[in-house]
Amino acid sequence: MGRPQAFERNDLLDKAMQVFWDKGYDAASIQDLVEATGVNRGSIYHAFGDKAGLFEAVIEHYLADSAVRRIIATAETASPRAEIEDLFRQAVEAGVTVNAHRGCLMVNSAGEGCTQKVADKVSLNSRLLEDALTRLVERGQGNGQIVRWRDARAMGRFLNACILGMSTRARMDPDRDVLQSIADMALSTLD
Amino acid sequence: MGRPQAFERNDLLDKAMQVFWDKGYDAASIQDLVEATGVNRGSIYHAFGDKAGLFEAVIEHYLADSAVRRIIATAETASPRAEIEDLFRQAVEAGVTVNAHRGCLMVNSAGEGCTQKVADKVSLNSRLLEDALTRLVERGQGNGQIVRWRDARAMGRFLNACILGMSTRARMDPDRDVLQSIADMALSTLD
DNA sequence: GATATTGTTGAATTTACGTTCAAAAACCTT
DNA sequence: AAGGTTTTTGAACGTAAATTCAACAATATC
Repeated sequence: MGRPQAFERNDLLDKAMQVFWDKGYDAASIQDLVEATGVNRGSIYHAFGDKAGLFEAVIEHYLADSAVRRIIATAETASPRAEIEDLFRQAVEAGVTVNAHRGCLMVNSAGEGCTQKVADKVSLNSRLLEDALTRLVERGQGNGQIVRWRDARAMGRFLNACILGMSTRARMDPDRDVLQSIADMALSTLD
Repeated sequence: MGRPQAFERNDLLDKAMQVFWDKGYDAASIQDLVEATGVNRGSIYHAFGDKAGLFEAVIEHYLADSAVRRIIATAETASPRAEIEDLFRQAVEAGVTVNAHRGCLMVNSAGEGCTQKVADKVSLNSRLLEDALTRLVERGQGNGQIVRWRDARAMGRFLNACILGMSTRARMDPDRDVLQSIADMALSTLD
């Protein structure tokens, strides 16, 4: 019972995400968020507590259907080589979409002046991605899709670092060919 | 003529750099900078115009004696393989120094809410590093230190991206072994 | 030593930000 | 329709931030 929410939570999170993504956590003001979402300040505070709470919800919303989450979820079942290659394809794609020059929200938030809770969440996710990549490499080595002589854990760390590097590089200069050649190079270590 | 400056410019920039590095541009307040440098607010404004001006000076100061600058300067003369390996050694070291969890000031500043002028400077430097790495690879391919079948430009881009990735990774979790294994992996593409 | 010039000082100004609040509104239950 | 509950609204609050300023101080020139 009680008065129903006038806004759709996912809509609000989508729009807030754009703001945080464009400006970063600190530089994004409540006023920016109010204008972008069309939701009253008070309502935002009522729903999310404070700015940090909203940001945490945004991060969660972002992760929910991210490529990273899919990788983590399917590490045991997907075709290893194809899955890794697809992740890099998506990293290239993410770098050159219309809203470029923004990198990956996760990577951007990794060290910025945001909540410890967010930093932990980002760290955790990065570790999970690394684990998933490691597992995929192991499985790929098992079925012959990936060269056997390299250490799987080292490969997982390396591939993760490449994704991070591509994201940062894309943020400075979102050029498809550049990102593609970096991805190809990283993937060539699988052979 | 006129009254001489009571502070040493380089001292101020060193101390201000620590603040920006720790907190990021937005979160670093003038008060923080005043306390860290011991220089009066008015004097700072007199010398640097505003916060953005100070930050630009800090970035310039940081770049002046950075490993990146050395690479750029010596790309034509240094031993290619050794120089590249040294850069990665330094990237590992930078990631795990006592003041860890801070990444690279350049990389951190790449997309944060700072001046366009700073963003451009960072972009330019990244491109110069990429060019220098590319040139080193070319020279290394020439003298047999680096495998010939890979494209030098692609290698330059790739190595640059690896450095960026290592910096970001170090910011989340400054672990020497992890960084070292990433560096080894990246360097193994030279063989 | 007077004057011009530049640097310093610490308080004052102004602006913008995150957050709160009391009143009103919309829904549910009985 | 009355009471209870949750959300909305728009203004207001308090604070912290960046920046400015007028008076004062230290040097160089003549």
